[in-house]
Amino acid sequence: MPPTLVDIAKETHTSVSTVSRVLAGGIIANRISKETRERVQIVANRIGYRPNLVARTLRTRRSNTIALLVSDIANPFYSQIASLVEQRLHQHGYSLVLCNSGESATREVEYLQLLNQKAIDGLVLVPITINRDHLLQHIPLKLPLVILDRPIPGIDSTVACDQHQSAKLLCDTLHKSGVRKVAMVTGPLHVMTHQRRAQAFSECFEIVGQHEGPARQETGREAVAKLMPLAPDAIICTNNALAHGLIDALVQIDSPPVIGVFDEVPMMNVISIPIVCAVQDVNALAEGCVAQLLPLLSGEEKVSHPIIIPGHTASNRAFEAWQFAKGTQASN
Amino acid sequence: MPPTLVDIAKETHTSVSTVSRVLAGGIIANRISKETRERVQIVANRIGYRPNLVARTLRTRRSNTIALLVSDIANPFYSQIASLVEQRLHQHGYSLVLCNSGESATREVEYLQLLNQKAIDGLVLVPITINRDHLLQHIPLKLPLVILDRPIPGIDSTVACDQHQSAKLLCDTLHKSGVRKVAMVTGPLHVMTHQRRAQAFSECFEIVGQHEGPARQETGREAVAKLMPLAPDAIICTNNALAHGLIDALVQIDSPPVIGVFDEVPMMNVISIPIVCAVQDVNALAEGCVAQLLPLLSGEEKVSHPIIIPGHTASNRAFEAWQFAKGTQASN
DNA sequence: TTGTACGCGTTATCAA
DNA sequence: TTGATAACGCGTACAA
Repeated sequence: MPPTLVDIAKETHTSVSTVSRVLAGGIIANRISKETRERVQIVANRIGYRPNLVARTLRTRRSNTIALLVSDIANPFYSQIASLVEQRLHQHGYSLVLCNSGESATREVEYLQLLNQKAIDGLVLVPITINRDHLLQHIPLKLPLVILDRPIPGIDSTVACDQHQSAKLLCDTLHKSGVRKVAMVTGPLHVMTHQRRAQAFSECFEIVGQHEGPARQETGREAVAKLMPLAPDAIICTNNALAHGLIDALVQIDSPPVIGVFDEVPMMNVISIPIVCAVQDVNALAEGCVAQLLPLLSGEEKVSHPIIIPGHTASNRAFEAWQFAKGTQASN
Repeated sequence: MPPTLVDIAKETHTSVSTVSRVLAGGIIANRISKETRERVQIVANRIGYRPNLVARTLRTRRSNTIALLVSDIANPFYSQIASLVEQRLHQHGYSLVLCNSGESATREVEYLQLLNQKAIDGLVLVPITINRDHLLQHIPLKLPLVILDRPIPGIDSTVACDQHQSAKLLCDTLHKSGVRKVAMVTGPLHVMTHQRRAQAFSECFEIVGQHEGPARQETGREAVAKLMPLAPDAIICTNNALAHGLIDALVQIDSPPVIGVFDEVPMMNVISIPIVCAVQDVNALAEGCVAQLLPLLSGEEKVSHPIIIPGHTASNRAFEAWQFAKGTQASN
């Protein structure tokens, strides 16, 4: 059994409260005589005392733990954010419990309820629900909450990318390069980000074909058979996993279309297919999360405004080559 | 304030012990008269009672929480495992706390100590330490522990890939293709996996050049300037992040060498550089973890044997094309 | 400056 | 079949 306050109290011939106060440190510890303070400290160090955080949590209702509830931690977009958020929170003495909803509303609710029961101090949430009231129904009203990536009307503590701006930027780049006939691969359209992105695409282009499915690589692969016969100039994907599958399957095709995609495509410069990405600044998103969260945890009631991070585009060498080829072709 | 056992006891004119027994369910609940049992159940449901898991943990010393302590959660290799492990554990009623050591021994120890204090039930660990005793010094001896990816002598509950076999396989493939002059990019050699892989490589090839650094993309990028002047037939990397950076930078080079790499390279089929991977079965690793962990959590003292998962190689189209070109060249 | 005593919500022991 | 009561380890109001 690990040592407790009682053990130290006995050893130092003091009471648990004295020991507790000494180990609390700071202003409260200074109210204890220097002599006993040192005596307690020494014994505590000697026997290697570590406070039982469960007991402390039960008493104080603070667990120094934050939950991160995302839709898919295997997605590099979220795992990068998880990594960054974890690092920053750790610096501030918080632990991180990882929750995967997998786009399932049931599991989302399961996890939200667990948060109460575990006295979790705060939540960074990539919501499935788009309904504020339904969400608040399952969590304590005062719970420090940061919505990530998928804004919910009526919740201000939000960090997300500017979907519309990014999508427009992406379309602009494509349009300027002469792209007209566009097909689209989307994740589930009941998910906000996919819906927004798809909509923005539709406003810019006449969509000649569309494929919807779970935001996984498989869906992207399926899309090839369905969309390529339409001979589109470009195929646009609403996230990286879809693009991953799509690109992977396109190797079979002779002259592949241009790929437009949300999120980064790793090593795209060495990929032979023309790609344009709408890049989201993962670092800014993660920093935004903790920037929103920490004040809430400190109990500052300050009304926070949504942090909306603009995206930018990036294209690969194959895209530039393709553009150049187009240009020379046109001038012929 | 959420409702407690006391609330239900008052409402049903029973005692907390009775309520506790009813809600415990199973064999223990059957010892309560069917009448009061139902009365309690109904009230509990009506007021939406949820047990306070912190109090329960303080009393029972079980938190139904597992810690996953990895070196870099942003690495797809680990985030995939994290995702799979989380899903399986969730099915069994466990939560997952995510810990990132970032290859820092200090943080590793910090986290290990935290585990005691939080009454964590079990640990899946990608260790920095290679010393069993040093490790066991910081965690309770009876803690269910599964070592992942980096075996430690003397610890049997281990899940890892067969580094040596995989490395040999990789080298074989390269050697058969005519590769002789090999350069190497490695992660920190004090990390077991990198060391093992590097050593296996050295046994198969005469290494003409070597670059060591943190297992990040940057290191791979740096390596290009240093190793390319040696004109190697192939450059081998000890993990995916290194290869990522390396490949990314190699686009600048005219006729790039073959890349040999541990871990999968996403979309390698559409990459124009010849690549051979030693692929590790992430799914098997994750399943292995829970398969080792669950019995330990149930208190079964059964001595478990290490699970060593064989790797296999995969190469991309560019590699096959390169092989073919070599062949025709030779026959000329 | 220090100690006593209570409560956080639950499970477990003992008695009835 | 039930209930009163004691822990679990900590923080804190109140007293001294």
